[in-house]
Amino acid sequence: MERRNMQNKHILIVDDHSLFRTGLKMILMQIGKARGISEANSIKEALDFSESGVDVILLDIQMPGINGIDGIKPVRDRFKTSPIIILSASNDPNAMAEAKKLGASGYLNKAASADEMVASINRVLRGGTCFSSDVDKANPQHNANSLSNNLTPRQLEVLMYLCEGKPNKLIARELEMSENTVRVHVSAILSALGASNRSEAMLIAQREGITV
Amino acid sequence: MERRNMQNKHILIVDDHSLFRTGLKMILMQIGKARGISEANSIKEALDFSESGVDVILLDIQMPGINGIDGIKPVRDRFKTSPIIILSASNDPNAMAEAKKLGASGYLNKAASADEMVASINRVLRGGTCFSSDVDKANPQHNANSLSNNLTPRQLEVLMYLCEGKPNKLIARELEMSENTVRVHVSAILSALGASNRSEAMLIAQREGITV
DNA sequence: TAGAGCATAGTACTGATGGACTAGAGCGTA
DNA sequence: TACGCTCTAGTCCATCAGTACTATGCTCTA
Repeated sequence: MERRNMQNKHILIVDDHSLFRTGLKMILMQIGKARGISEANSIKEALDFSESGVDVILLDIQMPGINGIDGIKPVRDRFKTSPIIILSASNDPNAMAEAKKLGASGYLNKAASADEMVASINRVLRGGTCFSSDVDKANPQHNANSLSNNLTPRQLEVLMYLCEGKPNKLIARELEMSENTVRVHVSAILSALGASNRSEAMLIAQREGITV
Repeated sequence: MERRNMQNKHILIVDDHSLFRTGLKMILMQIGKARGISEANSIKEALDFSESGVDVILLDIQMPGINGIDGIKPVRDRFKTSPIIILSASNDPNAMAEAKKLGASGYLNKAASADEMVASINRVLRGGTCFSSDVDKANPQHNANSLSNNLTPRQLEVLMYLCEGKPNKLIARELEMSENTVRVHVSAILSALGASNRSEAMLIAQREGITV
């Protein structure tokens, strides 16, 4: 287990659950031997920290008031040089890809072990990244034959909007296609997910971590 | 801070997130001075432990494959004498009441602090309970003027089923009322939550922690 | 007792949703 | 090139969802 990298580093944990923050802090201090930990219970609070004092950021993307992945951008803008590792309860490959695109250095599932967490931070601190394949290794039971594999790219896009509670008409407008086409996609989504209506599809997507 | 009670006790943590389990374990061992910790990543795995070795159970009710609160029953049946404390990411008073009814000794929000966690376990080990008012104290920003206060008991019941993705017809059957009455309740729910359709209502209910 | 609030349930209507088709355009591959 | 897949878009139809009323019975309170 590589631990040297974290030893002189200061880590910022952004998560709305105090218990999780405290637990993670203890893991990072004791197993990872981090120099120091700062805690923020929201994106807003995270932005109050000075860039210079933070070496790496652990960012939960399931927090109230933030549309999942959207929380990355402001943090990325504020801490231009510090690598960001996304913490998520899901293994959605789309969210992962999105996180990567937005400049995150890693995407770690909360079901990962403490050792994996420490290893990932160290890898990122060495300038590496920690995505997909690593996450797959961490969670072989997920993702294997994920339902999201059954969905085409366009269907996933429609599913995103559907999961925001939007009606077909709005989805059509936002994706610039006819309402009919949206219907075709929604139908395909329902049958792919085994849902009998869009609300059930939302639930399944949430449960399977297809969308955040 | 009362800590004596936990010191000779063995605690079973049931949560699907390894990171959270490990963090909580460290909190309970170091701050709470617990004698020992067992971990289970599912209800199923929890049932493998022997009743005699477990003094208190911390049970996450947001785990895949289990319909929230329903996970309590099998654990309750298996560990007849050990108190159960529910861990939840939401402060839904209904879920809390339901948990109490199903025999849980406490309901703690994950946003609670480590000290509150330890104090709650000790209180429960002394034969007490830890519900609502304690949780409110732990999370004053929630619950204060919660949207769920705008909903009547019957509306909350309908909302529960609605949040499971069920159509009006099924809700009517399950709650033994006419489909028309369901519609009346759903309409009231939508306007109370400021939602424009049931999918949006689901999202708002989830976000506000009205249902689990 | 009168009124407020809730739960129930009905009618009537509009719009949204979902299924079952057909069909053409574009793209990559055997 | 031919096939398969995806995306697009259309029609038709049945059902579902949501709104706007009216109305009755119940309970609690002023």
